[in-house]
Amino acid sequence: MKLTKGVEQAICIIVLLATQESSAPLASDEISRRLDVSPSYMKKITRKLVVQGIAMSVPGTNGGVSLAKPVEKITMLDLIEAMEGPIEMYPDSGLINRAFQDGQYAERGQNILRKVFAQGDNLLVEYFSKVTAADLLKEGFGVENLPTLNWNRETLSDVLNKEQDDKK
Amino acid sequence: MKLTKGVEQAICIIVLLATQESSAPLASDEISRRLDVSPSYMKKITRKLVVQGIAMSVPGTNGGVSLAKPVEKITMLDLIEAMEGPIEMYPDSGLINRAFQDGQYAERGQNILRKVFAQGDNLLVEYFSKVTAADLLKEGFGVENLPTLNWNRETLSDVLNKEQDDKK
DNA sequence: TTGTTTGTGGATATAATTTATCTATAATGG
DNA sequence: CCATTATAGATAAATTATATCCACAAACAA
Repeated sequence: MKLTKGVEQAICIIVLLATQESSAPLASDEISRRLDVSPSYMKKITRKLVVQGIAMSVPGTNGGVSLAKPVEKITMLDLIEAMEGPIEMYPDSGLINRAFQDGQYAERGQNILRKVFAQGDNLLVEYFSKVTAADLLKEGFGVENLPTLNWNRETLSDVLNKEQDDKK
Repeated sequence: MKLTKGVEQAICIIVLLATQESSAPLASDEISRRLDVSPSYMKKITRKLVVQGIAMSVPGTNGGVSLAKPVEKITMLDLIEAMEGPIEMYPDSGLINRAFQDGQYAERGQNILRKVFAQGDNLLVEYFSKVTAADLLKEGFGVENLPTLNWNRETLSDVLNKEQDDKK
């Protein structure tokens, strides 16, 4: 019942892309350095986000990955499904039919279980579809408008500290 | 996000024990034949149910496994936790702290995510703690009082067909 | 056009977890 | 004391998740 590490990685990527200067796509190789995985693996991951419609990518010089829609419209459900496919808890291996070879009652039990677990799935789908990346980022940074920077050059601390200095 | 096959196996075991003649514990070797796994493996599984307090076991001749409490008090949550431990979706690998080495914001983000996923956990815990084995069995057999039999000798169909014959 | 940068897709390796088995031992009852 | 059954530790097999490499395609710049 654990989500895969891929979901955690996807979340990190979204944070990077959401705070990336809007004009500049972020190269996946840069992300791979930050999350400490190989460039080729990071491309696999970002690809999943692209396929899901969360991110978009452009090849070529100064290309890279950027968000395909505003953070308000990116939900935790999107991220989970991008990495793992649809939420389906029931491990439907057909065991019940094999164990109770009596067709009628076995089939019936199978359906009851499918229904029970599908309801569990729905609880998660409804919940996670209401948690947006915007919610998390806003709560995390404690500000309405996200700081942006170019992750190729700067660190987040630089930007945030600079903002504090400006206020003084 | 799938439950393990073990949960499915546990469900089958509960069905067997719930319909087992109350006087007679069911030998795990008998269960293993039905679910088509080795006797030693089945003992591992039934042991988990015993540890969780769902089942009880007695060694020796005519020993075996039986339910430790009425089916009304056995919940799907009990079964899931018996097989998989507590429901915890968040794959907390510490990636966020590593990726955003800036302590303050990383720690904060980590906590936000823990909270978000813990709420998801709670939805499942609440839901599955309300689904009892009694509910499922009742719906599955369509009767209030479960048929009981000795699984060492009979099959479920035998008993159910016999009941229908009796009515005629 | 040619070379560089970046994403795509297939094959494959590594690691972690789940599933499963075997063996030795302990407990109970006949 | 013997047969039956559960318990517990070691280990094997299968599956899935994580990760890497490599050949290639798309964009762009010189």
